[in-house]
Amino acid sequence: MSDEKQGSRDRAEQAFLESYDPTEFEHPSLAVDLVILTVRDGELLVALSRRDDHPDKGSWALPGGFVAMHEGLDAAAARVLESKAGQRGVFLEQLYTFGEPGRDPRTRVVSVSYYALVNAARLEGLAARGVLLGRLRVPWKGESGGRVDVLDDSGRKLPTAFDHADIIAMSVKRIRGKLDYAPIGFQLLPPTFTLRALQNVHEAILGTVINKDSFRRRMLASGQLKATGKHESAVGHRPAELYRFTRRSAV
Amino acid sequence: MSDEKQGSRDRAEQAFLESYDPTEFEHPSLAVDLVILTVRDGELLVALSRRDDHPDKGSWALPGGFVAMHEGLDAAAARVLESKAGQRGVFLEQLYTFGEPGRDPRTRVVSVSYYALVNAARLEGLAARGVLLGRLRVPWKGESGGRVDVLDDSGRKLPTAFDHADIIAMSVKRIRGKLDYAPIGFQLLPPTFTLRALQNVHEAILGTVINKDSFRRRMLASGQLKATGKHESAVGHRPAELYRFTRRSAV
DNA sequence: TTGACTTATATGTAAAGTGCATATATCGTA
DNA sequence: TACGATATATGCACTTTACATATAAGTCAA
Repeated sequence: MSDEKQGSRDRAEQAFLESYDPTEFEHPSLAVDLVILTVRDGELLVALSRRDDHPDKGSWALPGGFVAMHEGLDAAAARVLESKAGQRGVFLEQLYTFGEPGRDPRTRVVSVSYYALVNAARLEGLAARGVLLGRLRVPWKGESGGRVDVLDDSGRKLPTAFDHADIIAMSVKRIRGKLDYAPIGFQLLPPTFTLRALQNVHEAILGTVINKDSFRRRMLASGQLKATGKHESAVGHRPAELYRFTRRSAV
Repeated sequence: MSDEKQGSRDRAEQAFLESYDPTEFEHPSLAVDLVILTVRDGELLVALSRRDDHPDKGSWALPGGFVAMHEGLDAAAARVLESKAGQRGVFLEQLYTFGEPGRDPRTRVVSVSYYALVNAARLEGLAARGVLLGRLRVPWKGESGGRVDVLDDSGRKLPTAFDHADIIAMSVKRIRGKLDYAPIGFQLLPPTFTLRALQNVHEAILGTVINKDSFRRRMLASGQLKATGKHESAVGHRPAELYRFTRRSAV
């Protein structure tokens, strides 16, 4: 197609759209979808629900819900987080908005995705709600991006609904990028934790092995950790000191 | 309010929302807003249009438009970018979605914001379209975030419409964060450029002075620059070599 | 024509950060 | 009580970065 033709079609479309009264016509539906992430045994896990209805019946979907007419986006995400996963007051941040026509075959749905970071201990009772924690397999390094697979406990690949695999992949890309400069590793740990546990979280997120010494030095120098003076116990080796996250940044 | 009461109200609300049929009720309107950024004379500039109608009549607003029912979000952003600023094929990326109720006093509008990076030379004719390039004053360092002001040529503060100042502020925060690892500085320059020009772009974005030598070394070592062998001319001093951006990343 | 001026480019050095190796400490357990 | 395991501390080579200095190459004006 020539630029000429393309341009004239665009202009006609533009004329229509500029005169378009948004209150007059049908709008896309607006939803929120949540990527609830946690780390357990050195693995990154994501909360998924099995779809009972068509389309994608039997596939695994992110917890989500529609945004009410007078409800803010953050509020909708927090509501879904509590109703579907029983979590309140945890780290929850907007990720990206997915809105390609056809991503939901029923109707046009634009989904504002959020990601939440939750300590694994808080997600114990999730199975009772019909929510599974899928194990993430991320076949790419760093923040290059790409597909991710979700595995069940036996290592079988789980089918994911709609474009939810893309949403999960983007959440991994995002937290990998943020890990260096934002205090997000702490969100996945209990209030006090050892440096080794923090390193395990970082390694699970980055999918790499981190040099232990430089990780320790870097964390202690960041000013984000406060030693509690207490130590872990009953671990079969020298117990490590427990640290607490402190919001105070480096001076 | 006690957690008890809060919980029961939430449950009632949840029951409603879970049975809510999205095709049955009114939806929020869906729009895209564009933060078109450029750098000129060491200053970060943003494209704004004066509002001719209420609300916020006389204030300066980001170029934007509504998303059509069968139009993708990226496509809507590209359409607005071409129709309002005459730009095609430039860097354009989704930024964040703003959807607080009340951000537009007329009706509920959820806006998916995008930011574009354009070489200043391409925005020459913008004034003829009624678009002004406002000078950004960013009073915070790094990626801490905060308010930004938009100034006219005389340094007077321009009033901005709706929550558009927040959208602009977030775009600054975003490109500051991306500048270190993503090749976005090149988007703001002509095809060939000197290292000094590239440094000026980085300094305008970051709002700081960068050490010249380490900047040069870092850029040349990044593998993203290819020397052209040509030099600038008529500059009143030793002419610098012109470089070209190459997509090849470091091995 | 020449020398002052300005910025580009190259080189050296000290400080800080990182990866790696080694030594010692402290628990549980056989 | 010895051993295995991991925590913690220290030293060192290597890399990166900031800063300083020296030289190169153009314009401009006397």
